[in-house]
Amino acid sequence: MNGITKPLTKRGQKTFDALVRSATTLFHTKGYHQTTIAEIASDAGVGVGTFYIYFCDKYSLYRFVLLELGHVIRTHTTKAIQAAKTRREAERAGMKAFIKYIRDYPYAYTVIWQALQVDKSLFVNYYKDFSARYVRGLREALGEGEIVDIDLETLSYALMGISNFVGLQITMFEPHLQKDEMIDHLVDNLFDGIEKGLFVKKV
Amino acid sequence: MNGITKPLTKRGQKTFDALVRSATTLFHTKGYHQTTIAEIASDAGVGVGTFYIYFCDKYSLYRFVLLELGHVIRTHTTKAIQAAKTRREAERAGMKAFIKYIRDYPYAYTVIWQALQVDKSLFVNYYKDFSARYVRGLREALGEGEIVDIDLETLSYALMGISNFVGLQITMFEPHLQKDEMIDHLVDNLFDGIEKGLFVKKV
DNA sequence: GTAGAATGTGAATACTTCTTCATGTTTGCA
DNA sequence: TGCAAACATGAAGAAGTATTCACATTCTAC
Repeated sequence: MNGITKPLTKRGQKTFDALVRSATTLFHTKGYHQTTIAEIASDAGVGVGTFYIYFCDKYSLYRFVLLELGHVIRTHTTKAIQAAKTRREAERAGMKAFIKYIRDYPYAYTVIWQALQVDKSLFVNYYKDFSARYVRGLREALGEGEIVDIDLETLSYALMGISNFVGLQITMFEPHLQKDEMIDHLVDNLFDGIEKGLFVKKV
Repeated sequence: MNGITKPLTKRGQKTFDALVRSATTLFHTKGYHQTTIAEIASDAGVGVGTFYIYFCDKYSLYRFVLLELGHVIRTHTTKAIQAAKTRREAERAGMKAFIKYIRDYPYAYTVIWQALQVDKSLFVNYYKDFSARYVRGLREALGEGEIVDIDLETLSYALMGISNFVGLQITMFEPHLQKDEMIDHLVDNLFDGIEKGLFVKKV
């Protein structure tokens, strides 16, 4: 199924994992289309023929990498907001966790946004799924009277947008901001501003 | 220089423009790496050799398309906030203008984010430049006492993130939201929430 | 109108990549 | 231990792409 044949032995699993790991790195450094199957195989230390034992083509492997990455990011951030007592705390904790994750695994952006070039529907599904889960959390908060009453779907995209672009700033544009304490400080500073209403009331 | 030889006659300019237009469309629909030079030339109605009269390779053409697009978007949004009397109004107007622009020219996302695959430094420069200009406007607003005192660089990325992801929602994920009035409504609704502080104060 | 510059052509060459498959090796298990 | 299934190989054929270049056409200035 899916163009993927899962390995049945430990030896096969090791090879499979090596192919996935090599592909992720190469998709990040060289990009999907510039990465050849021969390179992925070579980097993983196997012959090209071995690639075709597990994946029917490069697309299937990319799809696997993307879906797995989405799952890992969701798990990571969900765990990070577990302890939060209010939505206010949860948003801060989630954003900090997300930014720290992509700092540690910088291939996240390139791999995910490459979906736009590989297969637009993959990209659309990735974010629609993220948004849908986000909205569920926001709806609960709304039910508890914790957030103002606005369109939650748009709010979910707005918050994802902040995370992604501030994450871009910290991990890709201004790498000197990558320390844990700096990330915490920038996110807190930003949320302090947002929670004050951002704009100063003028008479 | 830049790998580009500008045409010297009107006839040449027409051919040059046709190549740029065809490339933009093809980069959007098929992606940079899947688009061949033969396709660009054919779509523009010229021979492959003609391509090499103006561009030394596909990269130079992409670079030209990206820089031009950035310029057009900046001009478009700058013009849209001209009439705003407060920063609050300017942010709303700018976001509405940006989203309507990418709705009308949906190749913007795919072309810009492709920079990540084509040449990361192009991507970095694109957004750093956007941010730097944004910060200038925000600094003025801060001087006028119009916004709360937080890190302006991070704020600029946060606001760009909101524009980009809400733009994604409206133009790519939920196309039924593309009407002018709907865009205005969603942006106003979101800003109403942000200006209230987003989170309801709990006792 | 004419010279010379600018523009336009596409077949041919050189290069790269995908995918298959005949054959060999390793693993799991009765 | 033996054997069937799983796993591994990489050369070779098929398919596709970038770039060149000798030659043709069009434009512009005088």
